[in-house]
Amino acid sequence: MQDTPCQNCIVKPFCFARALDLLDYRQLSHKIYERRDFLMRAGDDFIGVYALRSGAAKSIMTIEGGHEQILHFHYPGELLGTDGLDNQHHVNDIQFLDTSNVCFFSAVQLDELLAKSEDIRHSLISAMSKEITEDHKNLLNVSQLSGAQRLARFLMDHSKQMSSRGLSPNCFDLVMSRTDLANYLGLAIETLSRLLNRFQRAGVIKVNQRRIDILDHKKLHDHLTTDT
Amino acid sequence: MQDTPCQNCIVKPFCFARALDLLDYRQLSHKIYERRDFLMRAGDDFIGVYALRSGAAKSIMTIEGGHEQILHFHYPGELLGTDGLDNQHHVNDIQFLDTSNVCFFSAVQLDELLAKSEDIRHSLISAMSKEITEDHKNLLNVSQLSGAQRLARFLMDHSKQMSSRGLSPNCFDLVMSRTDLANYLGLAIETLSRLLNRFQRAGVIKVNQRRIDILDHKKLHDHLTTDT
DNA sequence: CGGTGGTTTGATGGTATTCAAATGACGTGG
DNA sequence: CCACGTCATTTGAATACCATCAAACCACCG
Repeated sequence: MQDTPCQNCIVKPFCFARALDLLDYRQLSHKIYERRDFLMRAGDDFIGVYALRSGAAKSIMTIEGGHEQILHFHYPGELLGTDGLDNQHHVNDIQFLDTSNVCFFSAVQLDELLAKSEDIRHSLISAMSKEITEDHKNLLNVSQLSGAQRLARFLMDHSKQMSSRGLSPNCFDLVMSRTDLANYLGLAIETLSRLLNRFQRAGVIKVNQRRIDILDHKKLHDHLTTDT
Repeated sequence: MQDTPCQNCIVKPFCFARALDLLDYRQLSHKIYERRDFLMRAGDDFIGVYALRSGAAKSIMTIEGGHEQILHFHYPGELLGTDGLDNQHHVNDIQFLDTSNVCFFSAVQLDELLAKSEDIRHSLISAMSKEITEDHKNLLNVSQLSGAQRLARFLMDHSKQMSSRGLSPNCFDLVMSRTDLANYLGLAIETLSRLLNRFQRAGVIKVNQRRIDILDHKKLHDHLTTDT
């Protein structure tokens, strides 16, 4: 039986697995969410952070005027809810894209862990620093790259990420809708659709619904550097 | 004499002032930099973090292909160099826009502080969480707002920031060049120039070199919500 | 077998970029 | 103190890219 539910946790950028010998397992709460469920909404009180054990989610920022921006797609091993660490309120929505299993660490537990373990401190700080750098890369992409380049970069990054999760880097199903991906890339859905089509006709990828086959990594990389 | 050099430090989002009773003042090193000097370059080893006491700086990310993106303009009270906390190397350049005074905390000192003080832990984590949220807002701006809206938002934010630093919110000198500002906003310099001109003709602001007078805050806000 | 939501395709227009040249600010040396 | 050179900024005209609007198409589900 699974008294140590985190032992299957995929340790990627951040995982509290190392913390387990500092905490009573039974204090940890786990929960299953379904597609379209929200883990939290902007404005909610911050009560702790969450590790995504399985499934997928997206985080969304909204501003006055109805503009929404998808900030991240989250995959197993990632830490969710850190946006509430600033002033005890969450600023983004987090919504699941698939059935997901999530592990909760209360603010109190987190504080204890941070006090006790230098490893945990470094893990959290390192994870946040890494997120900042990734956000900066995203900004640069959206700000300076053409639509085709943004898509190429997304596909390359995603391919690499799939392989680091032990999955095929050449053939995968996207968890997000076209609308979500377009929003994330800062494009209109129609533009994204046209770009996917263009890449397909160029023999770079094969598209079938949410299934993507990457046929030519070199061509994909060329799209990033030379545009078109 | 100034044996406690941080006592004038403007405590804004983050300041180590509270740490001073945990550290020997004389361990802290201070340094003056001139305009155009670099605090660090991408790839440099991470040796510690810096508090900006006076002056101004910009941080810049570069990717293969020569694309550069200004990520932040930094003002007194801010913590610099946290991009190196992830894997012991800096990923961005930080360059001064003006003569600046900087206070250095070595990685060892920082670790000590984090171990000793819950306040410091929360300050750092909170500051990083806040930066993430601000980066997200920037992404949303660049991704979804028109050029005019981006400029309007920048001017409003800057005005507010000036006032929170105890300076006039209606009349200020920008520390950065047009080129820098355009890059930051994700626009061509020509476009930025035209937008400034347009705002001026609309009676929203008065522009003279780097001096900006905000004549009509309401109109400025309207530009943000209704575009044009 | 309709219906619905999501996706694709087509035609058009607007916004911002690009290229080019003019203008202006500023610092240096004569 | 002014002339000159350099760099930054502005202005103009043409173009490209992407968004928008509109309609068709398709997968999925009851």
